[in-house]
Amino acid sequence: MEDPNKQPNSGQTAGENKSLNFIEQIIEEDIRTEKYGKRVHTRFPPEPNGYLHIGHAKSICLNFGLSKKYGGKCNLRFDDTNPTKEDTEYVDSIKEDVKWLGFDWDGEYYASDYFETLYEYAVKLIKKGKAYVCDLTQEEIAATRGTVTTAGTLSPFAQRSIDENLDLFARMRKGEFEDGTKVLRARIDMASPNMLLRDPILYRILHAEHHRTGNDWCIYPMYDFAHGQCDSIEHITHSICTLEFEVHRPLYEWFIKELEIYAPQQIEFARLNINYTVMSKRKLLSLVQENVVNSWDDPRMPTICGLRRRGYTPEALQNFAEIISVAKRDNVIDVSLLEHCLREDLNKKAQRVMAVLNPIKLILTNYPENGEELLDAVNNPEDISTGLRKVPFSRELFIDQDDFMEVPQHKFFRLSPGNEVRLKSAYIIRCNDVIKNADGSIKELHCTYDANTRTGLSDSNRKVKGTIHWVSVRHAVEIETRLYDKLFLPENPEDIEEGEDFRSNLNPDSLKITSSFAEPFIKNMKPLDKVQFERVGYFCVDADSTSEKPVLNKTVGLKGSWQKTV
RNA sequence: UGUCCCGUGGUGUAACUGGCAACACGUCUGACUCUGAAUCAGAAGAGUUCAGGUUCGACCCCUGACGGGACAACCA
Repeated sequence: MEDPNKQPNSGQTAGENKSLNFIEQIIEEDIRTEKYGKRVHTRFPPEPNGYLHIGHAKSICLNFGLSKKYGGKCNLRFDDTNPTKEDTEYVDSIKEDVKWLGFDWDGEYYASDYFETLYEYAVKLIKKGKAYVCDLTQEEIAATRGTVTTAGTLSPFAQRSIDENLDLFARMRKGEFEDGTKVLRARIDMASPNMLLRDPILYRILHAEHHRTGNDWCIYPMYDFAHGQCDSIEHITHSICTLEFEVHRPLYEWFIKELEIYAPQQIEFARLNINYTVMSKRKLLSLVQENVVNSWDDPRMPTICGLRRRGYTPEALQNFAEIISVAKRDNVIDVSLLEHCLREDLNKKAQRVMAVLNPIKLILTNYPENGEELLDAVNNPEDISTGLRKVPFSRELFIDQDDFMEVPQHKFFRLSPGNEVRLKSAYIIRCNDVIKNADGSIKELHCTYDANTRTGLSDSNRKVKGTIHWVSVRHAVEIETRLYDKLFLPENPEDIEEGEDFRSNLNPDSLKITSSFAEPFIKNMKPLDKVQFERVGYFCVDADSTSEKPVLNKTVGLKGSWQKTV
């Protein structure tokens, strides 16, 4: 019997037995107490100075997911307060990536939309005697800030009168001063144990063209003076951000309090880390700039565009975000979990195709010289509604080198001399002879097929140990296969010897471009289409693909306990 | 040696807010299979960083250690 006094479902979502993550718990508590009425309004606030990566995907899924779950809203806001680093190229790519991931934002905003308001906020602080114009140089400001264990010293300019500050700040805006000669600072506490509270800079002079406001401004707010207020202006309820902004929270709250404006609740979570890769924008940028990879959307990159080109699906990424959940402790997720989510999705969706990556020729000596037939093959056994396709079969075939062993090792149940194996969707064959080249390497395999064992025929359910894939030589389509491996060798790319950096951990074999043979069906595929090369792995048609020469990116291999060389 | 945050199987996340730890990935068995995939069945693996305290009882509360992380850009 249940204790009637026990709170039902506390810590549990109604209807599900999945427990709530710590953010959901806070939100549900806020809804219960009507802290913001019953509103939930989140936002995803990227700076348009680079491409989004899978860490951002976690944040996107979190913010948009929360608003969806609680029937709220989620804005897309670009924190574009530094015109020297930002560009519309990035806002476009960010919007594309968010949409592709499967989300629609309620409002599209820019911190630059609020420049005038932010300026007024600054004036308000000056009028309250809480901000002043400081003429110290960058070096002097750094030197007087103190250290983490010792207090800083007050700027000599902190004593300026309100009127003088008002005048100077207005003239900063007018463009009367050179870059770097003056800044507006908040007057807080030079002795605060929180360095960010030691009279932080609010505005700096930057005679730079902004991607949206052009040359309207020559002073720009610092991120810290913009971010929290933007959330306030948009009436965000829960400002979700990563852990490093935890120390900034007191500053944001100070601004909100002094400005007497709406107060959102900031909640920090641990950013995503995945082993064998790097996630910092700076490092990813260096990989692109130094041509370690070919572009931001190189399929080896953990960028959203890179993953897309690699063959990832939005569903796989969303599910991944769901499974890793969110917490405050530092974490390193095993790539195998990401790949699991990918395979799980692709297994249900991918068109099956046969392709041979390391060909070895096989001749069916008892098959008619010019004989040829079209066999039925299942498009996707996980989804029979996708039906069948025709695969051409003939006397000469390619099979994969891995599927043949002249001297089979224990438990090898593919092809070997004297043994039978099934050709997927075709016949059972037996290997009779191994023909060799002068150097001893295998030239071709001579086999015989059993005509009654064709898929669907009387003897077709005869049991044989193995089934292998194949491609008819005469009908084979030559394709380019780009085989990707992890970008870094050690689990932690930052794990380096003295004097080296993460680049020394790069995997020299992260990309292998090879030529392979596929069944003709591959010609029907368009860029971004996904296929599973049976028994090999999932592949995705690359944008470089042409009808003469299809190009396939290896997305991820199939799981397998036996050793594959692909 | 400052302030703040964090510490649960190999990895990640839970544990109804005090009743001796669950789920997922991974790993290993076995079944099935015209993909050594998928699917199905099962196993191993932590006694919750450590030491005290409160309590009948602590992963959960308190204290202290230890360990990890964040913070001193006119970056975000």
